[in-house]
Amino acid sequence: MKIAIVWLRNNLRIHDNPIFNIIEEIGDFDHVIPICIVNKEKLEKTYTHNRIRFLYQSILDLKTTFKSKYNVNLLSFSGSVIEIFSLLISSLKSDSIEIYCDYCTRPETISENLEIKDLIHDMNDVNFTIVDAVNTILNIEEVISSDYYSNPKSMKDMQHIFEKTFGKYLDFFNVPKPLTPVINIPQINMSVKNLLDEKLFEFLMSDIILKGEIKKFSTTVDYFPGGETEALSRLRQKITENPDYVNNFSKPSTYSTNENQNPLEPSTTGLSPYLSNGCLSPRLLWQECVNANKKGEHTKPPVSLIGQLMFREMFYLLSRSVDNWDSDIGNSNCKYIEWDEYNEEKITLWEEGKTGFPLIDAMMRQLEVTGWMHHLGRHAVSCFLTRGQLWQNWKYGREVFDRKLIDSDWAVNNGNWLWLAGVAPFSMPYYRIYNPCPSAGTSLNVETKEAKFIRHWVPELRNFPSKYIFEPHLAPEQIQNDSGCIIGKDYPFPMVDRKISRKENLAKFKESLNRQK
DNA sequence: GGATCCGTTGTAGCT
DNA sequence: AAGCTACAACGGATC
Repeated sequence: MKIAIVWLRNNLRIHDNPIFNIIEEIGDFDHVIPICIVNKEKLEKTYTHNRIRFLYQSILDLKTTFKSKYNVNLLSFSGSVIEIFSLLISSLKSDSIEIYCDYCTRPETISENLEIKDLIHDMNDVNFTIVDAVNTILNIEEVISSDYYSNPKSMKDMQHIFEKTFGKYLDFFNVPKPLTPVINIPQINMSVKNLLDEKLFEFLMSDIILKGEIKKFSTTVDYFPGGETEALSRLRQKITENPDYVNNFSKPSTYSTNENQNPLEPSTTGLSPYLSNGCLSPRLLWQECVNANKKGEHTKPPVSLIGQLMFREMFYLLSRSVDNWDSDIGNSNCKYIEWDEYNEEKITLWEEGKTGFPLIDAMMRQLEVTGWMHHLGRHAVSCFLTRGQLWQNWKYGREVFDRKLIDSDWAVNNGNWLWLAGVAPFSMPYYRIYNPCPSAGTSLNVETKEAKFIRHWVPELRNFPSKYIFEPHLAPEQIQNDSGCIIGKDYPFPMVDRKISRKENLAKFKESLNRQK
């Protein structure tokens, strides 16, 4: 009997999943077993409830879809990857096993790949194939080893790479279309119990409690529910049915709230967690954007949605071609800056949203409760933590984001922190510092109109007049009294003098740069 | 080879 | 409301 194991790692979906098309093309498998592996203990130690909740919801949704669409059982395991594969291979009653999984640039997954290769090294009847371009549009390995590749630093560089890969840029690149879904996934009519031995079957029990597990990690605010079903429905609502929205999309003028200033729905697509967990194919999203673009005038990279997808590809390329991508040491994309020593008090105030800067605090509290934050909010809080106000190393902020964000993505998260801290060779002049207390008319002005976003996430300031909402400590005593919020008692004073720290940090950044010359 | 331009999204104050 | 200017001024690419 010939068996294929499809290990779904960062591709928790059925649509446009090339692995199943490869299997269909080969055509002689008797039985295909899709599996997910989580390390529950490690997961719960490393990540916050929202990330875990999103992942579990996505796995459960996929399980349901496999069953209803293909009558196939998705098996989910808890344990280390090597432990699960050892058990699976030794337990399966099969003459030939082909293991497939999706390519990923994250070092952890690369070492997992090596462990598996090592494990099956002496087994003649087991093969392991890593399929590239499952969760990216570009084939990362192919592009970075091509002769035209050098580390991209701008959208222009990315346009060049896309042009070399897909042909000339006219209005949009000729990127591959999403694949047609497979008709059938072969499974022999036998229970898992017959296929695998008793010992392994015990492992599957985690499957059964999965549903209960989700409840444990869900809060009253499930900002984005996990899963492919939700991803496709959001794609349809936000993109496919809204060509005008796509064609007018311009990243710098998007906000944390939608047009009704609903604090729980951004004006952006909200598709990021579905991309990062592989619930949504980037090729499908690209295609839907191009379809809208074909209908008329439209924004272009870097500000367009296509541009956003291209930045994602850029970070994936860099995460593979730049050594120590996630480190401030030995990373050619990270300038050396003499940050202060780790300051627990400062970082805790920042993380918990108690800085005394309402905009920063609102963003950080939204992150804590929902596991998501608008991209420009990420700009504001990361600038605040690093070169703007607190002068802390970007990697501490990166860690907080990684732990909490439901759309956390190793390549993208590190790329954005490098960018925003001003240490990467991207266009980010260090003297462009975000004001944590923006007045109307600046890039973050939106959170400002009526300031509903801030009032929602910093309820202490619910009744504060808009005039003082960004710097409530400047409000006269009478106003603080009337608003039922005394600064220093009900809401903190600002943890730093923003003007002084801005000026000092600007000088320190320049000094660090000069010292390297 | 020095000047100039430009880079995904700055801010404040003025008209 | 939108556009201008000053602020302070990086660094690589291009002219």
